[in-house]
Amino acid sequence: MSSTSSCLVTKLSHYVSLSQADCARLATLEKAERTFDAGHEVYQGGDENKDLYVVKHGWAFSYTDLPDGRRQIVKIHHPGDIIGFPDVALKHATTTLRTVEDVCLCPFPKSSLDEILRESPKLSALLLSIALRDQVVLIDVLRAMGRMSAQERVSYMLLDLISRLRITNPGMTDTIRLPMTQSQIADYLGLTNVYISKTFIRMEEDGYIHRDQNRLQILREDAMIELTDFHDRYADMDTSWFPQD
Amino acid sequence: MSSTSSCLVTKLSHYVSLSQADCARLATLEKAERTFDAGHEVYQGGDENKDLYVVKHGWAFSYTDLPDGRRQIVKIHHPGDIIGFPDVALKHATTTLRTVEDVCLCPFPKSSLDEILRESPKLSALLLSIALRDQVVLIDVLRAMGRMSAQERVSYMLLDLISRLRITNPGMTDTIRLPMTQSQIADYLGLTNVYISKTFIRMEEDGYIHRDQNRLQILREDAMIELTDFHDRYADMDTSWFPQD
DNA sequence: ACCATGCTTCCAACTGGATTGAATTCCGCC
DNA sequence: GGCGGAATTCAATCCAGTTGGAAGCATGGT
Repeated sequence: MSSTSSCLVTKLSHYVSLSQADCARLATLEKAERTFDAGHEVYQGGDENKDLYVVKHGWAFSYTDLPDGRRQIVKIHHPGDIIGFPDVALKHATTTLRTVEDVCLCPFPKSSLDEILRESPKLSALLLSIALRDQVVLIDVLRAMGRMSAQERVSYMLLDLISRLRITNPGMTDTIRLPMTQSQIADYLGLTNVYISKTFIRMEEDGYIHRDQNRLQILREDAMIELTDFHDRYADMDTSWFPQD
Repeated sequence: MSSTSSCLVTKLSHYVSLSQADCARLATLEKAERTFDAGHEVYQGGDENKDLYVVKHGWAFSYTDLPDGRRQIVKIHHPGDIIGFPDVALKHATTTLRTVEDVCLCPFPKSSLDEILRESPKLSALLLSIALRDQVVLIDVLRAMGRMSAQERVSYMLLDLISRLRITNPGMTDTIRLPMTQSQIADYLGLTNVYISKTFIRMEEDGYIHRDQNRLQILREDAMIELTDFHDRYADMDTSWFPQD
């Protein structure tokens, strides 16, 4: 991540070559920046949502609570991600945003999208594609939650994480830093912290993974792909139908 | 549904007033039409996806299977819906489409989107908003699957269905036609047909619903909204930031 | 060095929903 | 009106994951 090219540009130009003008348009989105401590709540579900955020560094996640306290983490955000995109369709934020660790975010007003849609059909197509691709990913998560066992869900989550991280870090091997607590993982996968613990231990015994501090090594990626019928939705998008500039 | 205004136009102009030109653009999407028998498989996951479909009448659903046969229904389609939208981002269809009953669909090539993005910023914004709104809905489903009991999930599903149907049928009261089998409902909610049966019976005993043939009356909508902390994502979209024509 | 705090692991009892198979009802169709 | 296949219901049993509590481990702050 050099200082001249932002995470966002890195991520987006992975899919399609962007004109100078489009790069400039994106760069303005990352002008401002704010930092937050670990565990900080950036905004709450129900707040009026005027801003989107680009993640510069650090992990964060969006979640919703049921009135009785049950919690569902809905999306884990990494550097280069756009946070709050789905809420653009509505007047109020539907989820709460919390940082996992110390984080740097670049807020930009949702009205910036207006300009993009008016001036750059190509960037519009890319934004639309990303929104649609994220739907496919949510559908994959849904499938995992609806029909998979605990071990399958954990495997799916790890495969998904590593696929996403590989886009912005092409040098990545089989080891990821996993700064989330087991309770957070449980809230993401619809399980309990106790059972996540048990499942991790079993997977380590069975040689699927190896853990050391908060680093996690995936030892049998192929077996896990087979187990979960995993498809990488990040590597290949179809940009063939995009309007040319 | 008069012959001059399509379901799609009805649905979309619920959110924003469309110019003549935009209406015409949408109308061309519904030029062709094909009918399918109940239970027919229209396309399969993995197929190359060149077409999208607008539903003219009848219900259908999209689903994925795991290799061992477990099934997850991912989305239920009603008249006016655009089918296959998420797959636009990818080269191949990620789900299989099956009809619930006799259905009439209007196929149109995904390259039609190119024209919309180039020529109508407003329609582009609307398509983007719908994609994003659908993400929010998927997130709601995810929350239900991850953290809700069987009865809560069934309640959520019924509330979601009736909210969606009310958009195109403003005259709707508290009774809906539910042509899906209990096995299909189970595959949608991540449960089993047996437990769906039991849950329906309990909910009828407890006075939440009343069933008669395949018609279902919602007796205590408020209680069910409270139970599931339900939010209608269909009634209010934020169109304030849209580009004007 | 010490405590405070938050995370992970362990244990044992419990339960919501799964599973299986058989019985029944429903419904379209000849 | 009666037949056949699908959908639903019923009953018995089982199990993956929950619950709550307590014990171990890190980590950092003072």
